[in-house]
Amino acid sequence: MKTTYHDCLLRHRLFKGLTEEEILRALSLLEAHRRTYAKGEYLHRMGEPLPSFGVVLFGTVQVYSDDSGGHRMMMANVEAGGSFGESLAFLALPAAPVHILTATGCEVLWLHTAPLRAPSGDPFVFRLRDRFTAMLAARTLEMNDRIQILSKLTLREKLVTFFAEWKQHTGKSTFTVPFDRAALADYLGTNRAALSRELSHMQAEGLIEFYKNSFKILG
Amino acid sequence: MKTTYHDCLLRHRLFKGLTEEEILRALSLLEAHRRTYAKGEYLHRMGEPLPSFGVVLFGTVQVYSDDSGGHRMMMANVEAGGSFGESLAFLALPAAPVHILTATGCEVLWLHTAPLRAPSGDPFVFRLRDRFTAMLAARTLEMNDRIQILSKLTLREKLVTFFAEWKQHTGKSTFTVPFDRAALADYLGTNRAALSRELSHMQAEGLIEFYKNSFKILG
DNA sequence: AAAAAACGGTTGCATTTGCAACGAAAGGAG
DNA sequence: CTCCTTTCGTTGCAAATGCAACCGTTTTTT
Repeated sequence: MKTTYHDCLLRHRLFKGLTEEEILRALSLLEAHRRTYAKGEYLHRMGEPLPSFGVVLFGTVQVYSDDSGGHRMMMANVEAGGSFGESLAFLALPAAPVHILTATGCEVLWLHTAPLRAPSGDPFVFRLRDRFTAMLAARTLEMNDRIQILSKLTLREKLVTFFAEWKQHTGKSTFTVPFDRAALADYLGTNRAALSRELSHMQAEGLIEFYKNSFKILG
Repeated sequence: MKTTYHDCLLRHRLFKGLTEEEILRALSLLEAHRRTYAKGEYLHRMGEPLPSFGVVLFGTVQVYSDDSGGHRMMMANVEAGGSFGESLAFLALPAAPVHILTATGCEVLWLHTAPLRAPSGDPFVFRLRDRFTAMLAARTLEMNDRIQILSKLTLREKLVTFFAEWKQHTGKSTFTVPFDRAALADYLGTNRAALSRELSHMQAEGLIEFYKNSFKILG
């Protein structure tokens, strides 16, 4: 359990490459506190302020938004090693526009951003703040990738773009995505049945092979 | 001209509320330099590093991305008072994944991010850095809004969501959007003709009224 | 081990919408 | 003023796809 804890933090952009002492110092500085949640439990409800952001140490957390029509939509699927709510916490919005809840049993490390905003001459604070900013910058680039996919007019184009990005990102032609079919359909902004249909077509055309959530890009 | 210059900066999130002296100090700190561009001129080419980000003082700048199929897509439309390339500049990527070029004659203020990353005890640097980070955080929330729109399965839902966001954002039922029809279709991830068709239907149903780029939400 | 739930592929059908083409209206340039 | 370009609405048609329903398989629960 202690191991999992460290692995996840070491993987996270905010802490990667820091020494053990530095990580402990960062956790203290950001007033870290851990908490365990059951499956389906709410971490946060829409309309309330989000005082800190979370790093998922174990399990899967999902961020949902309710639109004007009352329809619920998944905005993010956060697995162990990922984080959520950084922007909302940093901006200290009085009413966050999302629900956050667990998809499985989870362990979450909550971190405060206020210590990063308070003026300080401490170079370590400066460094952490630099990492935090870089994390937000990287996030906007990821979101750009998704926008690029969602902007495609046909499902085939969306899939081709999605696979091209994964191929480029991992450097391999074979990879396993962290989505089941329904989640992948959500991510691509389409319908699950239509997605299955198109994947089958692409396999029949010899463009890809897949088994469950593992895909192989051919040619 | 001097006036335009100041208005744009005062409107921008990075400088809003600063005194004149503070703004001048910020510009000096970020090694600001202005440049004028003709219509259609490239500010930056894909594959090259982007050493600084830009604030548009006059005109319109557009950010494009070429996908794997060589198809060009607009990622952002930046009017006077807006900015672009913050994330790319801050991360100092060796190869930016976008083209940046002017849609009209433009004046752009280029700002460096390196001074924000260098450790410093200067509280003003800290403050500017705070504003920069807040800007990125706000940007991710804006992008979330767009993702929410693009994820809708039908054009009608996209438009309803789009209008709801504008209504909420401006607090009014009548507003003028900074898109012509083609750009709006791009933004919504649909086809221009289909967009015109759906807008006409919504007007016929008494849901909206519109004239050019001005829309009135009814009921 | 049995029962229940979740997941994924398939298919028929109705709707949506991308596409291409056309024409009218508006705006700019000479 | 006239010509040229841009913008926008309209429409017919074909293609894409959302949707619902069904069933076999896998996974989880009891």
